[in-house]
Amino acid sequence: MQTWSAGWTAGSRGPLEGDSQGGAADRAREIVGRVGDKWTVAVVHALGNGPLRFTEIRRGVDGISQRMLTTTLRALERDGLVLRTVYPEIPPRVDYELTPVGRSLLDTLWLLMNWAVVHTEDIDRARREYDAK
Amino acid sequence: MQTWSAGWTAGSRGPLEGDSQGGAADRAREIVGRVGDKWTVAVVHALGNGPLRFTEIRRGVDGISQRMLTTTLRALERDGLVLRTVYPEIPPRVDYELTPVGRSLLDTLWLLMNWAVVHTEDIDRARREYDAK
DNA sequence: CGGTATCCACTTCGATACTG
DNA sequence: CAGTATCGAAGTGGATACCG
Repeated sequence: MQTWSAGWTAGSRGPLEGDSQGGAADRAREIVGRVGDKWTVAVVHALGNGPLRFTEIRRGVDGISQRMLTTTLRALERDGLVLRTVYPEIPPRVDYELTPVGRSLLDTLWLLMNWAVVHTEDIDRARREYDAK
Repeated sequence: MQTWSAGWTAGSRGPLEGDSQGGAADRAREIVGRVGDKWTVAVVHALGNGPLRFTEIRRGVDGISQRMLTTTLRALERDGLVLRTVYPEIPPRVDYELTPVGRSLLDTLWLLMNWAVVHTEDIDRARREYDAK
């Protein structure tokens, strides 16, 4: 045994320069975390073809519960990414559609989805190899 | 009161065609959810400038706990996005670096980060307006 | 239809302590 | 330094019931 009380005061040049000091990158990461969440991605993607009603989204996004759909849509509405329109009819009708900013997000998300599709095999293989230990 | 027992068998053309049937889109969404998570984005981003040691990443990614850094790195390693290299020295030294696939992810994530930076103001304003009710 | 409200199982994550 | 182990607080999300 030994305690390595000496030897690690040296080294460690500072990488990441210009990152941790400015709050901008942190904010960006927060937003990415918000918007990169599973249900958000699915819902934004579902709205890509035009306005949809609540139930239509629910049918399109497989496995989402009513509560999570409501929560996700509220968050998107709050961030100005989705526009909610209520038609005071009987029966009630509510349409959801992407705002221009929401559509710009979809463009970017689509790139990420595409990355995922392209690399699905790589990832699956890597997982199998890793798990084989 | 009234129950609207009639009136909603009609309507609802099926949008989302080609989505919910193929499991590919679901898989892609799963991966996006995995990889779009807050800490993952931050760590991958931190590794963008080259290999880093555990502690260096921790310093660079503000607010991450030791446990979450370990967990995040293991998941990235398992998915083949990060390469972990152990140098059997005293004191111990472990380097983490992006694999080629990991770097391709970073390229895409960078676009998303950039989107977030560009639209931070829009989102903040939308939130303020929404909350003012 | 399009929600809201409630309960609760399960997961996530930070703090803390300990190891090679 | 680079972790692992454990615990408890907090958050997440599904199931269910009910309303305009």
